[in-house]
Amino acid sequence: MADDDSWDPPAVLLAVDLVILTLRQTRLHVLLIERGVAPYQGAWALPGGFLRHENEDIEEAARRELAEEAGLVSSKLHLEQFGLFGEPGRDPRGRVISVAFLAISPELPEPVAGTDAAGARWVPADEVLSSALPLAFDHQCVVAEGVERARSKLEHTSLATAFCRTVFTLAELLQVYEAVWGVRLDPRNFYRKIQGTRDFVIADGPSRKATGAVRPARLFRAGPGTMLFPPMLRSTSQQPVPQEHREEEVP
Amino acid sequence: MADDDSWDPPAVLLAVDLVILTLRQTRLHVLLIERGVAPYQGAWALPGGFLRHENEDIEEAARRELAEEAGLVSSKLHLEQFGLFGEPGRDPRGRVISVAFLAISPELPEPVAGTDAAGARWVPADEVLSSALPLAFDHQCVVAEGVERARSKLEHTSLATAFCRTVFTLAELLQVYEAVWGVRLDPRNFYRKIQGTRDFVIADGPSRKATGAVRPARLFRAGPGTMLFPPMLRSTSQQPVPQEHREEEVP
DNA sequence: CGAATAGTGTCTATAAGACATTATACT
DNA sequence: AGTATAATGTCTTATAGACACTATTCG
Repeated sequence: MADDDSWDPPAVLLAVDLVILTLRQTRLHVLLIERGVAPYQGAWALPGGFLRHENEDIEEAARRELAEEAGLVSSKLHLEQFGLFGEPGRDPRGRVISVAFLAISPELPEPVAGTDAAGARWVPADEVLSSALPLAFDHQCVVAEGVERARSKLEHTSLATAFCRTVFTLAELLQVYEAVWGVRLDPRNFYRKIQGTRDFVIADGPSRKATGAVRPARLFRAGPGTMLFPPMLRSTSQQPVPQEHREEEVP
Repeated sequence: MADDDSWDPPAVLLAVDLVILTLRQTRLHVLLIERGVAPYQGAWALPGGFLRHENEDIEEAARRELAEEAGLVSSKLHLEQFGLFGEPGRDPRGRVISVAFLAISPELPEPVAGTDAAGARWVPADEVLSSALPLAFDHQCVVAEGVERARSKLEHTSLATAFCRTVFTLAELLQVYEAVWGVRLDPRNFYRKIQGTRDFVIADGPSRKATGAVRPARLFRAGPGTMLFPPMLRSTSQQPVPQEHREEEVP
């Protein structure tokens, strides 16, 4: 903390940026807004915004923006601060310090563009990471750090269940890992690992969901445990996921 | 980022706080400053301060404060942003957002109190974590999060070498883990683990340092690797370090 | 019964935990 | 020689990786 009261420290503007991740068609997507106003008018950017008033709590501001810009009620949503972006030149409007939040969610409906936004849509995360879709400000970096944080947390926390609905199958949980990490995992070893980890998932009724001529999968819900030990490993011998084009979602 | 230009966002004050960790007498210490001015005059707090001018880079500000308040030239120092503390009521001077930095360093000399500081000293980290020494603002939380970050990074990065001087023995490296984690590790398994991890340490000449009637230890320096795989484990069966009172340092 | 996905079991390789022994330098 | 620390080796156990098989549902 500052020791000096006789001098006037410079003021800055405080903003929040939200990296909202979800799975759609087994691919990792991030929510983007098409900016309707300058600066970067017309460019795609993360949802977010300035602090509303001087006494607003930062996480509160993040949840407010989440509701305003993406129409998401964030009560049950995993929301976590993961970084700070405050380079002097990053925003032409002045010295803006941006707190980055990570939100993880099960599959969500198409977003609707809020005020000042020309559009809003889910974009596959790799389109952003590969620079195929350039973003406003330093938001590509923000997305990259957010995704990396999510990847890392998958290793030693039960975050993966936050991508799933309340009840889910182990195959769905497996898809979370494959989509976020971009690798193929052996389902058999995966099942063993999950069920051998105390409090990761708990069985929820015997079965349900017979969608065709297949055996229905057992259902689970998130268990009380939050830390995984030993952690899930992603650094050894998994196959990278083949870059076949998956079919676009039906409109 | 904000979408609204027609309205005036509130301004905040930006500060940096530094959690500077080092090892002294095989115990983890954190650098604290005795505040010489209000608020919290007379209380112990982390070194830190406000941004100097509107265009100062945040990490630059952290390095500047590190030099000003602790007399540390930070060129070669591991310095990492790890958190943000911005609750509305945390600073009586107004809405202050504080960026927390973690600095890791080999054993350092006694600090000298800078301007506006009544004192400066190394304090054992557990004295802070156990609330035996209350700190100003929310600095106890900041220390706790910083220490936890360091503990965590020890697991899967080669951060431990940042606590050591340029050349070090494996026994010294072991002490880093024991001090930061607060556990006892088996030296034999530790040696095996370290030497089996590619690029963690590299041998530096055969030997040296015969400090008595003992076999001198081989010397190493930090290797080029930064990530540890598999990670060092701290969650299984190590003994907690006995809470014997170690002798105070000679004055 | 065939198709398709769900779930279990087995073998092997790797790495961690526990512990005994040898090595080196000094007095 | 005695002492104190350095370093290596061995055995056991836990867990990951690879892979084959059985189970369940529905048409």
